[in-house]
Amino acid sequence: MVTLADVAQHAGVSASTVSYVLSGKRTISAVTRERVERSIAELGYHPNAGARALASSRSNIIALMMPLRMDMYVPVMTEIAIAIATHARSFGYDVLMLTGEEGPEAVRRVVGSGLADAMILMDVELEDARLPLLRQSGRPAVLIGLPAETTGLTCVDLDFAEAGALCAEHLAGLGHREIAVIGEAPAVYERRTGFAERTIDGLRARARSLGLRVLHRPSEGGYAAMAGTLAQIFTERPDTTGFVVQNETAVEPLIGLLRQNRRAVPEDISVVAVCPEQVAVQGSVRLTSVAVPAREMARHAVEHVIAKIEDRAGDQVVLLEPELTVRASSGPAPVSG
Amino acid sequence: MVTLADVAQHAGVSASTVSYVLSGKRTISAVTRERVERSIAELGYHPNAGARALASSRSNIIALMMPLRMDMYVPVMTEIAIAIATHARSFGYDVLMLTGEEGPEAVRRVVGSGLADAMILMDVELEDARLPLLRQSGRPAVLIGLPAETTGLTCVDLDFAEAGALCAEHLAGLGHREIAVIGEAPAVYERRTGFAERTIDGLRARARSLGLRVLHRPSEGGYAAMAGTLAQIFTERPDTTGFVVQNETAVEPLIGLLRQNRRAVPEDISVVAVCPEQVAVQGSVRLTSVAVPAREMARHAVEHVIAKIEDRAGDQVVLLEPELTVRASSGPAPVSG
DNA sequence: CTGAAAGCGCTAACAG
DNA sequence: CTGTTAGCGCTTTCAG
Repeated sequence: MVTLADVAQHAGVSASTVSYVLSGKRTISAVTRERVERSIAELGYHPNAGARALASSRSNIIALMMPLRMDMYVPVMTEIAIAIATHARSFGYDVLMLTGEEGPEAVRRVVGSGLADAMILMDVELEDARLPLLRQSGRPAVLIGLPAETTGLTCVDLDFAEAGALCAEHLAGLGHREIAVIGEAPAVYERRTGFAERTIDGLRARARSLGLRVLHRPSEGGYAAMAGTLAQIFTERPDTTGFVVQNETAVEPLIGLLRQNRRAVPEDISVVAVCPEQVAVQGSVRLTSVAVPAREMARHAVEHVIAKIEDRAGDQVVLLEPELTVRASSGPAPVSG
Repeated sequence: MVTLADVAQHAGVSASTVSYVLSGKRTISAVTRERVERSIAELGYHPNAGARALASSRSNIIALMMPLRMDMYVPVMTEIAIAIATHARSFGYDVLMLTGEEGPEAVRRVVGSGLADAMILMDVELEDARLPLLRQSGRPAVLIGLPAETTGLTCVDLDFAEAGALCAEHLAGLGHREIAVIGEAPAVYERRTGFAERTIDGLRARARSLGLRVLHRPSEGGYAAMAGTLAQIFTERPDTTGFVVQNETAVEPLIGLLRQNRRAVPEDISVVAVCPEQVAVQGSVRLTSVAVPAREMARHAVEHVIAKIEDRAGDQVVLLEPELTVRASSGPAPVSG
């Protein structure tokens, strides 16, 4: 293994000089710098991560805590995770992947050991068990999601209330008057991750001011469950002409079942989805949708957490502005009668 | 920050004793051990990762290199990654997530810096650019996938040839004589990840000995592309009664299109998929399938890589036995005529 | 603009 | 069964 001392010797300078060439924390003459850099290249030197961490008490690692239940939202979560890792690298940070498995204890372990300089938590619940430990640790952290109490925390999330509102607005603008919302599985509401509630709350508020009638039905995904939900909706509200879906696994079944029921999309029924771009685009119909901006969430999370590590930022709540993209699944409400 | 020295002092023992209590590398009297453990708990001590890595030249971190193109196979890859992280933790290892973005250079960086004790590479291509660096580094590594040249490497993968063979066998056993294979997108074959070729090779070989006629068509996923592929297949081979699909994004479109074409599954047409369990189970028809055993691959990868770190194992190629699960998409070939 | 030297917190001989 | 001690490779004062 080639060490900093080896490089120093090879270059005919002191160890500290090499260190400073690497960190750029003090001015080095061009000649010296070049000599050192040549030696580094020739010897194939790589600074030892452990030694560096010990001496500087900085690991240059960000811990990323994945959701507890990896059964849902896999694509978005994956996209966010990858984007976080990629973006973090561009700032010189690596990302350590923690699974939900280990539970809140992971926070203590990672933070206590100095393994990571900071944490990013995904899939935050309203009363998340990890938060007390986090606050108490005083370590830099960013949450993706919005817990009940955000004081002392930095959070990044989509403004789901506004996302819901946009859906209502779009359908209202097309002349729809009766709309049905197909929500996440009941389990999601029970877990209290918050985003599902925020969506329907925002949607309802805007719907009210626009004079829309709204029926909300949480639903499991898959064809069988959706068939039931759909039948129920049309029995209860036969004049429903607009659907809003917020459930990745319900999207394609919904479209398929409408087709089976001889309801043309978008001629008879308009559908708006709140889902990842990919899901909206790859199905049998290109869906009008509000996307979950995974990359942008990742970007904000990384940049804020690094700002915190470097003591350049305090706590704040960042709600990303949703955007509705019109595609082939929504159109003017059919002329009633 | 509370250090090992603090614990030692608090417990009235030497630093090394505390260290040995932690590592279990020498016998400690029950009294001493207890006193030390109490002190650790009372002070809330956590060993410093950097110091540990420096002194022991072991980081207890495994680097996991994700695929270059995260556009495909997202669910399987994610499942494998999560399973690797979870399983690694149970052996006291953390997992560092490297994206494909950084390229082969990441191998050099991680290995050179001692950041990780070993690497696991996902989505290995036949002539993978990371392999030369890996071999030359001499660091413990496990590949998920099978490159062209495996000497000096440990590889874990599904036996895709046998998976293909099982599909042929299953359809032949049901009396099918003409089968069509819908493969991955042409790009996948061009990338030379190998698994797609191995599947079709294995399938063809078995088909030959069973007297099956096979038509192989790589295809993009999605409805539009599949509609074209399907039309072509039925034009070329109108008597096709069995389908094998190896393309996550083509599965649901295939089923939907067959239904649209008034071909009943499984009465007229049988479909066998090579895909993740989840995809096989959650669509509109429960598919007979050969699953990609993500968990098991993760388990093998982790256990082998740790065995290598601890110098308890050499190189080897592990091909997991595929299993075909019969579900609702396959049945006896229709009586011809 | 550069060196010398003192640790960072832990592990692992070596010594008893 | 336990203690003493010499580093691991780097960063960062302090000194010039």
